Amino acid sequence: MTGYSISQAAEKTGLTVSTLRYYESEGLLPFVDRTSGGQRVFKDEDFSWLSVIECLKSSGVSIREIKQYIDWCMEGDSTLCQRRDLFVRQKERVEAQIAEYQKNLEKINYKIWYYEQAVARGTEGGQTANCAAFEAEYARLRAEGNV
Amino acid sequence: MTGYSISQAAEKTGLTVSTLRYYESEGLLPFVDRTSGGQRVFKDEDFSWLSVIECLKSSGVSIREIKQYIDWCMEGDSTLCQRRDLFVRQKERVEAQIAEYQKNLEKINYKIWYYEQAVARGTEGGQTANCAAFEAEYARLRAEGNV
DNA sequence: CCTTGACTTAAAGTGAACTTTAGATTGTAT
DNA sequence: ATACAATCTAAAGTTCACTTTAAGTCAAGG
Repeated sequence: MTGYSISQAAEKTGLTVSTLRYYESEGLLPFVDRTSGGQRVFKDEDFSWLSVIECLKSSGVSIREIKQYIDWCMEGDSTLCQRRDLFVRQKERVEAQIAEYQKNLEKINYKIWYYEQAVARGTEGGQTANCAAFEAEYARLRAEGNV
Repeated sequence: MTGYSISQAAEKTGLTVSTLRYYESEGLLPFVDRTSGGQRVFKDEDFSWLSVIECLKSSGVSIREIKQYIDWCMEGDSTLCQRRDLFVRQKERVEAQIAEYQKNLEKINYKIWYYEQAVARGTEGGQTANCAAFEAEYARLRAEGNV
């Protein structure tokens, strides 16, 4: 049950001191205590809140939506469904994101292959001219497991 | 070899007219032609450029970096290595992003499970109090394939 | 020729997520 | 007690990726 200053909290979370203050100003950290003099004191349990915030943030949830979630948490048991639904929706969003990234990865792999050919030949020489044919060749090679 | 007006190009790409103009102003579309009167004319091949731009953008590359890539393309064969390296780096970044998203997904799945329990019981009742023990139970259930 | 709708540029505005600044206060070490 | 680092708040500034506005130009139909 130790207390942490804002700079210690920053170090523990990898956020900056001003980011923590900003999050608090946006209502994301209503649970953080203060000393009699007004300085923030972070408790051990606060870091699990920060970990959830970090998870949501790094999976693309806006500050506003995270605040909504925190507000629901503070409201108590009447918001359990909303909170569950939030995570269900977020699961879908993250899965869609992963799918999109995986599609991008395929295009990127094609480009790497394309540029490796070109670097080996020292020139793009006409490759760009009939890109469709080139992509078809790449697809064929992939299908055959040659790349 | 048809020509497309900016609004037709917008429709084909799903971007807005002003986004296309913005991209051009940032140097992303140096290949787009103009009529004698100064209006943009998009060619069929321009859309494969736009498709690469879209791929890079949606995998998190900044406009500035995309411009760098386009500049390299315009420079010719002397930049083949840089372009290959860009895609190799980008592959790593996207793979890291996917890995992070997958980790987030695990946390989100835990939260869904957590809130389903709570909704069923109608209360969080002490769940938050000993979160560690609860997470351990979740881990055990997962290991046993029960969730 | 003239109207009308789509196009043009340059510049200002927007929203998100911080970051920086300025000036005041707090806590601690000597 | 005093110095000094760390903290505080409020407000302004920054960056990114657009979007909107204003004022003007182009192109096709009647």
